Amino acid sequence: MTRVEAHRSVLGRLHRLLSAFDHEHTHHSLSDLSRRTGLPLTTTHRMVGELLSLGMLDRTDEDQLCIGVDLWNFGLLAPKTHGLQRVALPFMQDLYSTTGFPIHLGIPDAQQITTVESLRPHGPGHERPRIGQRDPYHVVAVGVALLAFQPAAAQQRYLSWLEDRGGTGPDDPATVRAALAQTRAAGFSVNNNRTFPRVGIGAPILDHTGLPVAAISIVVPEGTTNTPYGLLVRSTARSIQRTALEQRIDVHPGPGSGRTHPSEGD
Amino acid sequence: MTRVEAHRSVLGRLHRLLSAFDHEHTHHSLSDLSRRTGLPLTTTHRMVGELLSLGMLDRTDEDQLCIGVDLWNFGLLAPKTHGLQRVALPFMQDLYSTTGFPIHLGIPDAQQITTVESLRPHGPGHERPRIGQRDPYHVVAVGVALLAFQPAAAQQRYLSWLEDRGGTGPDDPATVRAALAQTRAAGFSVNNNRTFPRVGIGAPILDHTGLPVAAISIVVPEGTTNTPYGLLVRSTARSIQRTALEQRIDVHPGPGSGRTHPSEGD
DNA sequence: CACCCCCTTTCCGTTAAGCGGAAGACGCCG
DNA sequence: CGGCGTCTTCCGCTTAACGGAAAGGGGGTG
Repeated sequence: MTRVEAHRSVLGRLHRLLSAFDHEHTHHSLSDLSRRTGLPLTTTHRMVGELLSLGMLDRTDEDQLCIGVDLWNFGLLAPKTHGLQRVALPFMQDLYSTTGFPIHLGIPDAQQITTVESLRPHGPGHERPRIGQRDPYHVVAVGVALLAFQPAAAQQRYLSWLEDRGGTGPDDPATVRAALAQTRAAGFSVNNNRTFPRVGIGAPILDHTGLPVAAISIVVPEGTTNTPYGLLVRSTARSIQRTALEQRIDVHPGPGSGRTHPSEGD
Repeated sequence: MTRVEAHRSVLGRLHRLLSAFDHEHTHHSLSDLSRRTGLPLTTTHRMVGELLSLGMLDRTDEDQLCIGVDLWNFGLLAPKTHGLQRVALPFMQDLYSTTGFPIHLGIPDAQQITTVESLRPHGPGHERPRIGQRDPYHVVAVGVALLAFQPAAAQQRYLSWLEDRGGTGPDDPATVRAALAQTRAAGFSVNNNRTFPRVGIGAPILDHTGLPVAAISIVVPEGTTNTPYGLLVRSTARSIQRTALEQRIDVHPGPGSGRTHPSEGD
């Protein structure tokens, strides 16, 4: 209707269907979905029916559709996230247990950082970032750490993009450029939280070519002495990096981890 | 070719494509995929191309296909797993930090338990269970805890299924039945690991109708006094349950968590 | 109770979207 | 160089997907 939208293929339609779900809207009714996607009701109905029978969607109590466990299962296999997450999580836990401060893991995605894992205390003021959330590089410590160790060309591209947006204050390209330089010098990034009196401190995780594939950060209260935490984060990032390299994460399937025994029990 | 397989629809084919990936095979070449799925090479080629452009698949260094970050993102929204995981994780971390023993979270799925989250030390002997892994109920402490608090009919159905399999020893229906009774009496399950000298101790998480929707477990060395840990796990499960109910997880979207601020920064 | 509104589900004729065989292009190894 | 295993492109055929129209629910309201 609206406009002759891009993808007219079934898979394109599927993508639109799935994109109708987000963290704020995890459940939809059928006609709801139809409206949000712009797909004809009949089409939505047919596709949803099929997806339900495949287990890719689920329906709750009454007529509320949501993403199914099957999709979750497929998503788990994304090497970019899960492979890394599997390696990084134990180290992040160590860091979290010893310091008690929130720990985040993020990966790059075009001009944004996607938060892949996040350990934090429960309670108000600690809701963000949500796993799966995307933020522009320069807004989060993880992003600055990643960007700072990318090739100059990539950095320039990002700064130009920022320039075009005409950001001011913390969004000003000059400010960001300075932060990048300082990050390279120190080996870790320091980033003020914009709504809470906290500071994010991040360090990159590099692949075998020396390019950053991810970064971790710790969030400490404003006024804390940064350097010790910077070193801590940097050292942890290195441990993760070494372990990932040893297991050849995100490269060829590799022999890492080997066979799984059918039933072991706990 | 082979046989006139079930799903001839595009979505059915998609499902087959995605199902070709698992924890042991996270990467495939194109013709590899074609062979595994039984789909004609041309068809595979076309679909893969489309999925790549949608970001649902990714290609690594050279011609290796794998699940893309997009699918991971969609999968995150599965309320059954992520909603629960979000609530449970902080409590699991507390438990892990204080005890240092592995903590698992699982949800039911027909006759199996799917491990949704798992905190554990790194190092050999702690590789399992993998997130996303499925095990029969009675094999893991999480499963026994779940089964024990399900309606008698469901339990009977499972025991009959076990009977048909003709299991012996720990797989004997009578043994399992006894374990269920004991679990109900104690409020937590105790399950011997089959390959390591360890014991899993689990407790269920109930929904508003009193039915179990998930369970957590802690894995302690054999010879540890079980009861204190049983109480600990049970109490943590209750905390998770209460928090989940307060936030109306897995029911209507609900007002819980409210709006997210566009940029907050860390 | 009868009405209406909104949602879900079914039906069915039309059409173009998806299909897949065949052949071309590339790279690799013997 | 020729054979083999990839990935990619082409194109005519057909079937599977499409979506308008209309029929089944509920569950509120006047």
